[in-house]
Amino acid sequence: MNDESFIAGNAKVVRSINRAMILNLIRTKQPIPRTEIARITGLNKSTVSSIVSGLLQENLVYEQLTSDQNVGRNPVNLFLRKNRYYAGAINIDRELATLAVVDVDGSIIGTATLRTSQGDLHGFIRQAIEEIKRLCRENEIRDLEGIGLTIGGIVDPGNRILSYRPGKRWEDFDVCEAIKKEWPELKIVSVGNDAKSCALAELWFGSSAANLSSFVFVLVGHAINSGIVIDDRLLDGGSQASGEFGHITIIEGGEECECGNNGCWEKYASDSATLKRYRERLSGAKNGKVTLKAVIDSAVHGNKVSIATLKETGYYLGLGIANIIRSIDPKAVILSGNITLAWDIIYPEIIKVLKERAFSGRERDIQIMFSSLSENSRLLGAATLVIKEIFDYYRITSE
Amino acid sequence: MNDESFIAGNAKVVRSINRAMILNLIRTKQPIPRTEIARITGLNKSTVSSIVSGLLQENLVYEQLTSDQNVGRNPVNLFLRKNRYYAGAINIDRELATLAVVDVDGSIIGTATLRTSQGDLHGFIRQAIEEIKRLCRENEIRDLEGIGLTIGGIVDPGNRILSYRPGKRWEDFDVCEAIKKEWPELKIVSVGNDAKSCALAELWFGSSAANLSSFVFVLVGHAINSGIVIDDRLLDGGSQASGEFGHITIIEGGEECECGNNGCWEKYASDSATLKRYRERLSGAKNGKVTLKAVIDSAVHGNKVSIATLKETGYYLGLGIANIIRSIDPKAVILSGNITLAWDIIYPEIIKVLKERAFSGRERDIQIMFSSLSENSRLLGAATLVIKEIFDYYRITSE
DNA sequence: GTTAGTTTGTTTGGCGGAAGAACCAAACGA
DNA sequence: TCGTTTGGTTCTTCCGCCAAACAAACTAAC
Repeated sequence: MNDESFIAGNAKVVRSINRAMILNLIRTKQPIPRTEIARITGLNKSTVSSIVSGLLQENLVYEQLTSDQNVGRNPVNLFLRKNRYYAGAINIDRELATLAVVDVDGSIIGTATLRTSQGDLHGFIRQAIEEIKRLCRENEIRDLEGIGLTIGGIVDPGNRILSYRPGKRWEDFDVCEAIKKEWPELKIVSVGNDAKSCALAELWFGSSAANLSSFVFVLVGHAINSGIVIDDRLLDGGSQASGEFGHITIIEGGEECECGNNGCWEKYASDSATLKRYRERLSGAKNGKVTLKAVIDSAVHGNKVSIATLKETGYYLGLGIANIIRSIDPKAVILSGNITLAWDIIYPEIIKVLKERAFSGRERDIQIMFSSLSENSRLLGAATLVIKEIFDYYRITSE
Repeated sequence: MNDESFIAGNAKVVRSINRAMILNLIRTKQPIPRTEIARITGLNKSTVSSIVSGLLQENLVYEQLTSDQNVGRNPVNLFLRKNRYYAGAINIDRELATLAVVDVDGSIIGTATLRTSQGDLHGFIRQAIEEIKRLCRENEIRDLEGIGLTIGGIVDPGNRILSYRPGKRWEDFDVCEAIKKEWPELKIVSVGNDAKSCALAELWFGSSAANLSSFVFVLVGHAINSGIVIDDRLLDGGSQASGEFGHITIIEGGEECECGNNGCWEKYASDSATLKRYRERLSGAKNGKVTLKAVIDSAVHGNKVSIATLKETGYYLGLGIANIIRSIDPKAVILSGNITLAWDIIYPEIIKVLKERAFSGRERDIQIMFSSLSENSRLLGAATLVIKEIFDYYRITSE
């Protein structure tokens, strides 16, 4: 066992555990009175009072009297203080970067976009920071606690981008350093994998995940990436490469993939794969640029080719999700990406596959759903990298 | 987030965390002096002394003076007390059950076997308990702390066997109750999945796992089961069905499997699959009962058919291990079962597949190895279910 | 052998923080 | 208006960790 990573307990650690637990309860369950916190946590009322008074002093939390219709003194509800701490968010996608400023409760204050494809990276970062500063000015935000950046590559715990297929130049570039150089006052700068960060965002801000402690978040786009959450914690993997379900072989000897292998899931179920299959079905017809949204739109209006294509995507999605269920056995698989706009078409196909392959009398225990964060999941993912640092986090586990 | 499962911190919890941490250090690193414990844990010397004196009083630990050649007072080394707490172990396999009595340090005191196939289950349990009691008498052990039973099915946290394909009658049978009825004085009775328990045993007693905190343990036998360990904790899964890699599809539309699906990993890489392929290669020749050990034996002596068959098994093992690496990204994949006797034949094949499919410049980070517990892994797995309860276990995690 | 220096382990006092009990506060209702 | 109920605070006690001083046991150097 890796004893060196253990944390010895002492009074201060205990305090920070309990503080984090209470802060987290207020965040997720607000409005919430002190007695309710005591009831849930098992902490003594007096302890809760003491910790909450600290949070009030730090201005992280505020009180509001409300009247319930019950007998007895009315509870003083506690809320998370908004408009106080903000996080900047940058998501790098193949061609477009999205930027945002986000409050600690996950509400997005403002967004902007930027092309990533051309120009040098230092210049790009400078522009991105400029845009974020502009968003701050526009919304009368004096300063940010930090900036989180997400990208569809493997990122190590030291914020270094280890691999990023669509743009190799990112791999030897110290983003963290570059951001800090442009904005030295920032307290937190954090870089993460986009799908993993989305999973974090779903954990922190997703309505569906409110009752889930273990789920797999699948981000379908040009590629398929995913983030695994187990017992409220993100699974990083020994080489920070967990959740590479997109490169699990689903068709032996199938289509070639950039990863060097054949038949990878993402060659069949990603947006690009769907569009490729759509174009193949239309072969002979016009072969212009089609977007996934357009295909889904025409499917909704009854276009048979579109419907057939999307059903096929549902089938392939099902194959990969079956693998996820077999290996991780999560309480839920949460899908995100434009493909979820075609939910009514793909969902029945996914379930059909899972009934054959993965569910064995456990249908009720495993939910397949789409992310409640919809198109914001990537941005919130980046923001969560910063927000989770603001609410510093200890926990006790027993086994 | 699932707040109800959180544990609030207080002085007593702190004590039990630190006690467990120290006990665990003594267990894994013995002999170890107090100062070393203080250094590793970060606890104050006085705290370590206080906790250790408790452990000495409980007789869980003993001291021994040794002289090192260094300057200064010689350290007093601490050791785990043996011959004091014992666990009974029962592993149910398809035809044969193995029984054992095991000391808390994982040393096996005595073993026995019993046929599982015929007779009613109550009678079987009675016999098994009788055998274990006999082992105790023979080794002058007055009583056991508990009994752990493992089986190749899905077991819920309440010790109920939810599914067990080879013998459906186990599924509605309350093993726990039956054991307690036969031996009411037992403090601990625990039932677990065999592969998951093996993973636990590897974590607790495996020499290879000494430096690993995240690995996947793959138990190859009639079927293929596995246990996932992440950050020193076993991954149970939302429905206690994690690690079902054996039923991941590796050949689309391949061989039919009892699980209702086609092309499952275990239909290609399990011992039965290997033997089936061996028999097919020999078609026309004598078709008697062959054991895997015999095939491996003949391969070692140069039999070409055997070698080819085993190489093929290595290839199929590689396919499944690639999936494991893609999904979990563990620090190691640890194989166990008779097939590991052919390590020199299968290992190069496995690595060949992984180089093509799973490693992408990360060869050095992921170890593929066989279990150091060899044929005892199943028995130690069952024993570990009890032993881990003896060393009750709290830990703090930060994130 | 004597003394200085070093390392291990214990003792003592202080302090942070949780628990518990008693107490205060505010609402309702009859 | 006064008991009842529920929410929150105050005060005391107790637990367990820490720091520092101290004791013990050993090496090395003179």
